[in-house]
Amino acid sequence: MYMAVMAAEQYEMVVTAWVRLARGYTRILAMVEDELKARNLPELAWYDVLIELKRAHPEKLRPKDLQARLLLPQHGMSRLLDRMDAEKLVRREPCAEDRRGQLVSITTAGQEMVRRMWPVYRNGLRQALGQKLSERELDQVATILQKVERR
Amino acid sequence: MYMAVMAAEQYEMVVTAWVRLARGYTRILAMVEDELKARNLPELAWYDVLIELKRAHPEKLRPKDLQARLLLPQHGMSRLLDRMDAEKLVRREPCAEDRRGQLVSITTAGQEMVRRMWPVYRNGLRQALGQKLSERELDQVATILQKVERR
DNA sequence: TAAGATTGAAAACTCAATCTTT
DNA sequence: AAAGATTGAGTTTTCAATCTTA
Repeated sequence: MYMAVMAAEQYEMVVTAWVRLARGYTRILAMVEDELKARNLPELAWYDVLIELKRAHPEKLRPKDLQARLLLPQHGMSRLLDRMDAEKLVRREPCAEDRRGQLVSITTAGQEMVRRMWPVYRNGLRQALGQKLSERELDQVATILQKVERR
Repeated sequence: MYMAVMAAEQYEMVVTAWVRLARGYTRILAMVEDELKARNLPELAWYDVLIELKRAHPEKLRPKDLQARLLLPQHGMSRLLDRMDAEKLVRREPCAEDRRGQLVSITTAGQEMVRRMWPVYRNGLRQALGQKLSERELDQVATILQKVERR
């Protein structure tokens, strides 16, 4: 328990480290979003939804499962799916077991969209991270962040 | 140059590490935002603006300087300052040297707001990071992310 | 009563256009 | 023509309220 013995003046260090992390994250994702926009591709949230549905396929997912994975509120997911449905990238259908719910699946057009978005995402990561961090350093970040992930 | 020799199948590792980082970041900031909202305090972007102005005080800052530090577009900063001005946390005045521009400064109410927001921010970081990472690990993250920061 | 999901109205964000000064 | 900043119009997000089924 690090913080239990952490002196007050060390908080500044934590803040600094975390803000730096935040800035790095923001900049890289912004770069990817810009690239996507320049190619008339949708935003990253769409990719996140599509990749979850693609991994689940041929299983279907409930909106509440997607919410939990993407950390979106119910109404946010509802409206995101509205837009993606309008573009025919996902399909919604009633759920037989729980008639309050729905089942969402990826369409053929959705799978094609994943294939078009992935190279942009990959290149963003490559440019932002790949040339600056060694394999060992990436490994360290992964390990450390995994600890934060486990609440 | 790590990526130059990085095999195609290793991209997945990079993505995984980065997405994990993104999720950690998102969750922690969301936690802080929720706490702020629960106490009827404004969002973190306001804190970022106020802390920059407070550090600069008694110097004043131009909106373009704030934009650069907060990675906001011109119109975003313009409207953010509109709202903060309406709450009397900042003050805008014409700039004598460059009459296209403005000078922004923090008010007494703004300084008081920083004092009220800081404990919430600090506690969020403490809970999210402090109990999970050792001092050495935090140091590692800081060092590694610094490399990403340098473009 | 609670859970899953949607909706209307208001707030915030985005884009391109605009205005003023350099 | 370019830089600093604001604005109108359209889109997305947010909050609370609502609807349906469990």
